[in-house]
Amino acid sequence: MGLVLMDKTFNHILEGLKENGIYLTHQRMKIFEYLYKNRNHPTVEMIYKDLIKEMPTLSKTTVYNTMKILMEAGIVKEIPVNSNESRYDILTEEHGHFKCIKCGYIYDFNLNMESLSVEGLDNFIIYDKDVFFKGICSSCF
Amino acid sequence: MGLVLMDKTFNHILEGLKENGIYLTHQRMKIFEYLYKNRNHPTVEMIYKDLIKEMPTLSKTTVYNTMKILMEAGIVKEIPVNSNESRYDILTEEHGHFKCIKCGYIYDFNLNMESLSVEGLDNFIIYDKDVFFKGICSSCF
DNA sequence: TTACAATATTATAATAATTTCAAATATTCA
DNA sequence: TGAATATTTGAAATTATTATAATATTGTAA
Ligand SMILES: [Mn+2]
Ligand SMILES: [Mn+2]
Ligand SMILES: [Zn+2]
Ligand SMILES: [Zn+2]
Repeated sequence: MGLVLMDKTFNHILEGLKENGIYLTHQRMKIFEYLYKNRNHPTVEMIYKDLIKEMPTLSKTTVYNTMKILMEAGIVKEIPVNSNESRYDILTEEHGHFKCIKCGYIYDFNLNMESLSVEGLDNFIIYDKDVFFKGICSSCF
Repeated sequence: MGLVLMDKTFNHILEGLKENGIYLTHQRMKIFEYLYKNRNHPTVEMIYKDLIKEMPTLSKTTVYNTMKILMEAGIVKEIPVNSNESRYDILTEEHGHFKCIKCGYIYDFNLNMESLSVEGLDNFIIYDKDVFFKGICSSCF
């Protein structure tokens, strides 16, 4: 659990999955490849629509199952941007998300989470931190 | 007839809604009262389940519609914590949210958004900022 | 107060995302 | 290879949300 993606290559990650007892099926590798190549915070629908071109028998259920597997393996996370549709992100360095309300695109941006001063969480165990901004991107402005 | 008076702020907000051409129906006032009293980031379901006790003909659609109205009026916002169900928060001072993965409760915590150092958002217009943590709360630890 | 137009509420049906399920298929490993 | 095990698939079920149309309420002006 808890693979670190940052300094690992594509093949190293697949390797790690295998070592964690996760079968490297054709579908899973293709889905992971999609996430690895397209850093666009896709929905299940987006992944499915793209991959069905090469894998005509692909089932949406498999995409859902694989996302779950990859989240459990700690290499993908769901990002809290939509309340009506899940969006996924491959785990890399800490970063924030900005959603443009005009074009809908979800941008990554750099931040230093340590710099944020918070209070009232004494004796709370924090597993995950997310920063999410909304507004209008520079292209749409 | 009518709602029990609570305090100035509560009535001021209702007043403001009326001035903005929003009808103050019995349902809307009760739903707003629920949000005002229970700062628990409720789902539509939670609001509905609670209010149907006093208003047996209440429709879930009305709760949905009212949440939309209140968001448009800028006194309620949807908070990004769930991808499968919307949760709402009455707009107050800036604060962060912490969701306990054991009990599911969503806590408020204080933060200073200005302290967070970000980069890469030049020429982006930011309308809204959210900070969301996940982990185990002090009660569940 | 009453009348009336504007707007809201309701129940129901429709839609959309996700989950569940069981059968078919694929993979592992002896 | 073949049995055991795990995955994929498509269909059905579930859940959250939105659309529709008949009915009811609200705010206002006579
Ligand atoms: Mn990202
Ligand atoms: Mn809050
Ligand atoms: Zn944009
Ligand atoms: Zn807890």
